[in-house]
Amino acid sequence: MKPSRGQGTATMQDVADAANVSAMTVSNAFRHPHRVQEATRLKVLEAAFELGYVPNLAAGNLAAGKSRVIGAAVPSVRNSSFYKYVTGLQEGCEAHGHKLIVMLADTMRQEREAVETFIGLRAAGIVLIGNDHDPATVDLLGKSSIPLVESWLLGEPLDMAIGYHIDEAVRAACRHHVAAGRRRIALVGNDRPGTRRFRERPPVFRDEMRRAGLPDNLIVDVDEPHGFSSGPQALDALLALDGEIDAVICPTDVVAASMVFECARRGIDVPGRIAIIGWGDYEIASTISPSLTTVKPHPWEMGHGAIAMLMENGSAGHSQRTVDTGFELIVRESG
Amino acid sequence: MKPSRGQGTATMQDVADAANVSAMTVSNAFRHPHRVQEATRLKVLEAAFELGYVPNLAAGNLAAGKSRVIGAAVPSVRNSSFYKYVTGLQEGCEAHGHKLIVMLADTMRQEREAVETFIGLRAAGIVLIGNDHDPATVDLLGKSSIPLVESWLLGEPLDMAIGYHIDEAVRAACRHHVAAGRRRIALVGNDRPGTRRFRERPPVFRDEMRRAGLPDNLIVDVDEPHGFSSGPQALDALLALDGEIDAVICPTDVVAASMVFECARRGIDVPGRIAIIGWGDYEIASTISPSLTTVKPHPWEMGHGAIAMLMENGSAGHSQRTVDTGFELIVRESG
DNA sequence: CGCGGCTATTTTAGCGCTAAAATAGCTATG
DNA sequence: CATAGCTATTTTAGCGCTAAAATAGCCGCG
Repeated sequence: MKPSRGQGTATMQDVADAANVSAMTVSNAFRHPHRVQEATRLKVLEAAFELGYVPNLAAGNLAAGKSRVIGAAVPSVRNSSFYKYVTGLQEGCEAHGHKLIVMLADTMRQEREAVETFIGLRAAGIVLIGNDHDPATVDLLGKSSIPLVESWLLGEPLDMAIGYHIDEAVRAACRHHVAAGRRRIALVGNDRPGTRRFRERPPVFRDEMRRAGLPDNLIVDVDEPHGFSSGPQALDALLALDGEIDAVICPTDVVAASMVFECARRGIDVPGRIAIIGWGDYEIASTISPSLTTVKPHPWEMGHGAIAMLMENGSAGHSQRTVDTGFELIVRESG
Repeated sequence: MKPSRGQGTATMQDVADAANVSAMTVSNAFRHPHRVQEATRLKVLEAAFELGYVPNLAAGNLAAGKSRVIGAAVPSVRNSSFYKYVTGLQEGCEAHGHKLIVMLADTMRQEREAVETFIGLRAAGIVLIGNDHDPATVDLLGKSSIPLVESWLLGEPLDMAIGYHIDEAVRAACRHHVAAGRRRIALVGNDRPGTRRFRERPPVFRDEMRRAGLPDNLIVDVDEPHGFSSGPQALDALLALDGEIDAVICPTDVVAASMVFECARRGIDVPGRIAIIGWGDYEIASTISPSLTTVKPHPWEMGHGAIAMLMENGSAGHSQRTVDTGFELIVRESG
């Protein structure tokens, strides 16, 4: 921190001199311990520690033409589902001796910049969310040879993909409401650009409603699928659309939970008058009263699996190009 | 992605050849546009685009001896407060033409590895949470000359710090309860190793209670300050300790909110019988009923300010070493 | 005791870029 | 029209590391 006029950090050659070996032996002591004798290795490690030596990854990556870094570009990590996903990525990386670096990408421009940075760092792998990217991003990715996993959404992957079929989950939620005798079922959506995983839902919902012979037009949008103000907002819009609505499918548990709160405030019985299904199985889902029926994806498995796919990509030829981690409909009190 | 047998990505020399200039001109066209003529710059950019050229950051960082990357090691980003903080970091970086890379550091080992990676990448700056680090981390940081900002907590910074005084906030919360006539005030804590920002609170709480002539022993711990199961757990422990408790200060709004839910379930009137203060002003605080009285730090300002401090560090000599972003006690319905 | 077959270590030769120095090409000026 | 004083571009010389090739040192065996 402070020295600032330090003549620069210790280099590998400094360590080599201190330990009376060549630079290459220092390199080997770190990267390929089995190549050096135990005694030599210890001597090197001691000298390195003494000098506060930290390998210059830029130099190493340049010389080796590769790195042990996996880059992930993720949008707003603000719910426990994403947290588990990132944890899965992190643990996957640790298990393979790699480092995970995360860059925030709420917009397509940010995603493109993140991808540029990962390619620039010659990352060993790249993980993105969804399959809706800036054409420039796709172009960059196509020209690089870094393995890529797109996650959460299955579709037509650029390279590999891991996630679940949202349309199946939407159908499962619809059928659950129908089976419970609900007739006026509504969907709360969100169609900000770039949020493909929400935009897939309405068409599937409409199709499923038509098949059941029920109204397919009970759809409203909220601005912010992760904000607690969206539940009340959606409820207002829904009741304005049709006062007799008796079931709702929300885009996230946050929307569902805040809708449950709002119902309690207005004296609307849940699930008596309105049944509510959330999405994500966030922690709040099982804690509030009534607890939330929700669609549970498997975020940790997605994260962990994404890294496994990246790691296997090079090695064996028989690696999976697409992995379905499935989902569960967790039935609780709200619907 | 797939080629994988591509003879490698385009290099700066390839672009130079395609544009009929020297490699250095390509470099300048990217890094110092004003040094090359507009016509040349366009020619270079076109060639670069054509070839899908992405600068090798490893090579650039090595040659320049520095990078435009800021590294931040953050624990579990799972609440809206941290989200705003990281957004502040991100926007600060963008404003200064730098990239933010985030590494997850829930444990001290992970923090040390993150710091090693940042130093290894020759980051332009490092941001950490709190001031409680592994000695090895402190050692590494001390031997490097990368500017460092520790955030959230003010104390004795290794280099620079930005945050607020938690002890002042604890006193403000205590006094608020006392002023409202509460006599049996409790504190919910958490003492996992590495969570310094929770462990500072009990001593201050005790001191403040003694000054007010009130019991200073009403303290319980929860395992998980960010989980919705902690509120019920803390309430149980608290009532077992003293059935007459009439006020609580929680470590986070998540604990406070789940305690409010649990009180509703048990028919305990909030704030009638028990007043509850949360911490963080997460989104849920203003949405539930009764809404939460809470301590609000300024996470976005912390993040943004942290980057500003890093950027000013080198330039002017008169940079601030410590910045207090303060806090607010937001009074709502719960206490 | 000389030589193949080891293993541990060193030497060699860059990786792709950029700071700094050198050069080329131009204009204004006496 | 030679020269100082520009600006735009190129040349030179590494940054700190690692893959691959070369070497040194040692063993056992005929």
